Amino acid sequence: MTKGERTRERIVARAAEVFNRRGYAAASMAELTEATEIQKGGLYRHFESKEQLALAAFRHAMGVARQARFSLAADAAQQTALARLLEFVHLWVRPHSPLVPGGCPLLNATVAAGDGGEWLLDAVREELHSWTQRLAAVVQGGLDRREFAGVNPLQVSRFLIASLEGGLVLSRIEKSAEPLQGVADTLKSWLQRELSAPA
Amino acid sequence: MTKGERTRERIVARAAEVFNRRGYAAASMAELTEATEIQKGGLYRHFESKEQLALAAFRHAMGVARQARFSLAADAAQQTALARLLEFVHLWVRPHSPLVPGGCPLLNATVAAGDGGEWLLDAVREELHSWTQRLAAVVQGGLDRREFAGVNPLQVSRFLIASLEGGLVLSRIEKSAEPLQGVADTLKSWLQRELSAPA
DNA sequence: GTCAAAAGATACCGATTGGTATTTTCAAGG
DNA sequence: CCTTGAAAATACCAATCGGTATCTTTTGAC
Repeated sequence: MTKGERTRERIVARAAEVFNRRGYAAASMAELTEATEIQKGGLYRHFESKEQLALAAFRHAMGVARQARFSLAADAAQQTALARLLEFVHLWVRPHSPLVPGGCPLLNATVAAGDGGEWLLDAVREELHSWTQRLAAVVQGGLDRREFAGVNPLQVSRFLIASLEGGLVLSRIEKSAEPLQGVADTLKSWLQRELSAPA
Repeated sequence: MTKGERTRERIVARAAEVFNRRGYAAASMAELTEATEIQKGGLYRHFESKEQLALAAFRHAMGVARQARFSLAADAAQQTALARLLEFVHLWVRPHSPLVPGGCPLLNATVAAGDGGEWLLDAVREELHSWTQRLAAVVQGGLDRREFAGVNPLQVSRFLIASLEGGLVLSRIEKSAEPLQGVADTLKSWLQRELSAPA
């Protein structure tokens, strides 16, 4: 791995935090040069525009989040779908999740993309699809193994992600882990009731 | 009502849309002068800073959202808590909600406040408390009237808001009403199971 | 109608923005 | 060791940023 590639990765990692904390619109080149310890000339050697850098940074931040929240699946095949979904919820709220500082990049990028940034929203959509399909596959597995019945995998996946993402919003507003924790608890008992009795 | 007060309200209403669509950090004075049809000098006569204008605009946008989502309570006293909460969910997803364009201002402002804007996050927290307490009062009313038992009003309120807010995020990403609709449907059946049988 | 104050437009400010051109430094293959 | 292209820093650009000072227009009480 050449020197340039190494510094490129360092730039992305440091920039990811800046973008995620300051916002994908508000982050300035000055902040990025400071955080990355690379002057503007150097940054523009690796990325042809601020947008491209933001995109790489977003993908990096999402990669970190993905690793933190989908790190299950080790002994996946042996667990029930319910157990795996409960673990997913658990991973989401665990306090020491090694996320990129600044909150969930999916949320941040979605709002930041709000008006102009169609390029960003497309990337967000890709990541969201990846998440929902992973969860939906777990639910579908439970259906196939007759662990439960009568549920829509896509709808369950969306409900989990929406609720947890909303819980993050509430906790960010309250500056407290409590709202997210409450949402997670409610979700867990909902899952247990929804995905237990075979219809 | 004097001329100045009238134009001030017009400024706030127009600015609310700009801030909500472009983001509370990315919105520029140039965009604001264009949208409000008031030059910079005029704007700074009514608001001492861009922050103050943003704050007034946020409160306006939240007022619109509040009116759209809490417009129930007309014959409130005669309905069960369950019916009122179901109507709340229904109002949230109704397609022609007269919201300020750009999505839920609670969400937008929360993310925009992300790093620097503590002033904004404080205002967001106030509004969130207003929402949760309204819902919690409905749940508490149901408890008092023995319509159900064994639920935590605050937790139910937070769960509703978190899930719906998350549903908005998903629908914004997908550019489709479907995810939010699915979340709302799931929430409704959850409410019916959770708030029916007296324990 | 008069006139003072309010309302608003114009012009301008230094600072900062994203981006580029140029120069210097460094790394690595021969 | 040398040399050459990559890597990075420096210097610079026009445009735009939020904000202010000043000038012009309008409003409303008398």
